[in-house]
Amino acid sequence: MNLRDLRYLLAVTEHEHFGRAAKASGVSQPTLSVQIRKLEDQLGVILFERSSKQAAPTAACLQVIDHARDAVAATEALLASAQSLRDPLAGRFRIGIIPTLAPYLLPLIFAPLREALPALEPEPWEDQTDALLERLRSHQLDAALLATEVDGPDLVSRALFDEPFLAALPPDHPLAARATVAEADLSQDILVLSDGHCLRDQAMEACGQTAALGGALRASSLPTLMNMVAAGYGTTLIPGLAAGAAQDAGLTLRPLEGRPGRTIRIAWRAHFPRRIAVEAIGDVIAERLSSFARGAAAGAV
Amino acid sequence: MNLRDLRYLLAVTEHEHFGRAAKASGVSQPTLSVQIRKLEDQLGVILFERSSKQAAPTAACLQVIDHARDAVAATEALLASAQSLRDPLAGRFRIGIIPTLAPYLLPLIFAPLREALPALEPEPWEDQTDALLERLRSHQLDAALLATEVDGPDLVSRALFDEPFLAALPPDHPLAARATVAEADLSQDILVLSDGHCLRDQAMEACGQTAALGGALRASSLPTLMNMVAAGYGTTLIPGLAAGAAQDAGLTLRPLEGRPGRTIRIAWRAHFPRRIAVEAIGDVIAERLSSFARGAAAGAV
DNA sequence: CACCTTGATAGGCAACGCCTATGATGCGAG
DNA sequence: CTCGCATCATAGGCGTTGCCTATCAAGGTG
Repeated sequence: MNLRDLRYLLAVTEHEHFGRAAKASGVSQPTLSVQIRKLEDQLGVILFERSSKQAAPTAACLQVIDHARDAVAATEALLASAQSLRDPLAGRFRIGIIPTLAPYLLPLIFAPLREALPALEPEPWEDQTDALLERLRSHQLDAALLATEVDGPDLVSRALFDEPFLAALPPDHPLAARATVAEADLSQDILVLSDGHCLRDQAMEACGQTAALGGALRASSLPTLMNMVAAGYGTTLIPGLAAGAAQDAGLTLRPLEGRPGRTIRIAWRAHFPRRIAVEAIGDVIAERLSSFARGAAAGAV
Repeated sequence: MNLRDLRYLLAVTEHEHFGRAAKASGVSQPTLSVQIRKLEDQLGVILFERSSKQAAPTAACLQVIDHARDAVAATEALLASAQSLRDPLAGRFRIGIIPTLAPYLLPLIFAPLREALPALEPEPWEDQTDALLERLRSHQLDAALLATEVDGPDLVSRALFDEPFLAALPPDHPLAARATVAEADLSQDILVLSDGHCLRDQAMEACGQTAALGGALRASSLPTLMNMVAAGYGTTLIPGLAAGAAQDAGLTLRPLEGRPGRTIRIAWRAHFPRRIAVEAIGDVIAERLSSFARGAAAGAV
C-alpha cells in the first residue's frame, strides 16, 4: 500500500467522480481507475460503487477513509516538521562548557551568537571535562567547549582562542609588589580546585607537580577559590576571562612570566551532521574573543 | 515520500544499525542505505549520524519519527479495518421495508437470517415505497423489500414470494357467511389506507378504481385499518402475512376469488457491490416464505 | 599489518506507475 | 430509436523506481 494510493482514495471520495478526482490529483483518469482498483484488490473490499453518473463511496470506504486521512495528515505533519528542521543553523543546540569557563565566557558570547545565528537555540550545559566528553559521545550534547585536546578518533576539535593564566594574589601578598610573577614563585602557597577540574591539572603542571600538595583545601569552584585567596589562604592561578570577577573579589592580578595559558577548543563528534552549526558557533566565539586575546597579550608585556 | 520509506526509517531508528534494520525489514543493506539517503534528501534533513559502529538517530530524526509512527499506525489500522470489512456477508446492512409488510415479515425472517448469515447486521428501516426508493437511490439504504416493481434502470429487483390478499370482514358482515369473496363485493364498503401506501393502490385496483372514494376515513396504518373494520366501519383487503394479526383483532378472513395478491421483491441499486449479500438475504426470505405461499394457495382452494 | 565490520556505491533487472488510445456501458436529446 | 456525450475500464508502451549482488572505502581490532 502506498501513500499515493491513499491520496487518490481521498480524492475520489471527495469528488465522487474519477475524472474530476484525477484532474484534482494531477493524473489521468485511467491511472486513478487502475490504482483504486489495485487498492480495492489489496484490501479485498469494494471502495466505490461505480455508475455512469458517479462513483459513490461504499460503507467500507467511509469506514476506511478516516485512517487514510490520518495517514496522509501524519505524513504532511512529518514533512512540515522536517521543513522546520532543515536549517542546521536553527533549532536546539546542546553545548557543554566547563565550569571554569562558562560563567565568564557565556555573557560575552550570548549577544553575538544571537545576532549571528538568530534561529539557533543554544542550550548550555555546565560540567567537568570528562562528563562533557561522555555526554558528547552518547549524543546528549552536540558540542563542547573545553580547555583540553580531545583524545579518540570519534571526536574532533578546533581551537577557538588562547586564554592566558594570571597570578591571583591577596592584595597584601609579597608577590603583589612585582609587575609580573614567575610560576615557580606561586607554587609555594598555591591553592587549586578540586579533582576533575582541568584547570587544577593545568595549574599544577604550570607550577610544578608537587605544588599544592600541602594545601588540604581544594575549592570546588573558581569563585570559592578566589574567595579563599582573597581571605589570605594562599595564591592561585586563574584563567584570563575570570579577571574581572577576580578583581571584584578583591584579588590582585599579575601577568605570569612566559605567558602560560590554556587553549579553549570546541569539540564535536567526527560524524556530527550539523558541523556547519559547530563551525558557525566557533567562528562567533573566535571573533568575539580575538580582541581579548590581543589585549591579554598586550597586558602581559 | 513512501510508506515503505517510513517503515525503513522506523526500523533504522529502532536498531540504530543499517544491517540489522535491513534484516528486520527483509531487504538488503544497500537498499536501506539508498532509501534512507533518498528520504534525507527529500526532507532536507540528516536523519542518522553514521559511524563505523552505529547509525544514531539525529535530533531531527527523533522529532520526525513520531509522525512516521502515526502514519504507519494509521495505515495498519486501515488494513485491519478493511480486513474486517472483507466479507460482503458481514457488517451493517440497511434494508428498507414497507409498513404493510415489516411487522409481519420481520418476525418470520429474523431467526433464519441470523442463522444463515450470522455476521450480517441487518438494520431494518420502515417507510413507504417512495421514501424507500429515494433512500435507496441516495445510498442511505442497501436494499429494500417492496410490493411493487421498481422503475428506472439504476435499480433492479428480484421477486421473493407472492403474498395473496384476503378479504377482512367484521364477523357479522353479510359476506362473512361465504367461503370465498369476490373482489367486486368488497368495493361497496371497502376501507383503504392513506396516501402513499402501495397497498392502498393495490386494493383499489383489485376492487375497481372508484372504490373507497366514499370512505372519508383513510387509515394511516394497517393495524388502524383492521381495528376500523373490526369496529364495523366497513371491509378491507389485507395482505396474507397479516392474517394472524387480523384474526387477533377479531376480523373474519376469507379467501378472494381469483387469488389476487402482490409480489414481494427485494430491490437494490444496479451497481451495488454487495449484491452477494442481497441475493443471500433474498434466498433466506424466499426459502422461509416458500411454505407460506403454498399454504396460502391451498387455503384459497 | 591483515582482517572484520560498518555504511556507501555501481550496474543490472524486474516491477510499478503513468501516459495515450481505445473500449464498453449507460443516459439523454433530437 | 438512434446518435452523441458522458461515465469508468482496458490495453500497450515507456520511463522511473526499488531491489538485488558485487564491490568499495573507512575504522577499529587482533
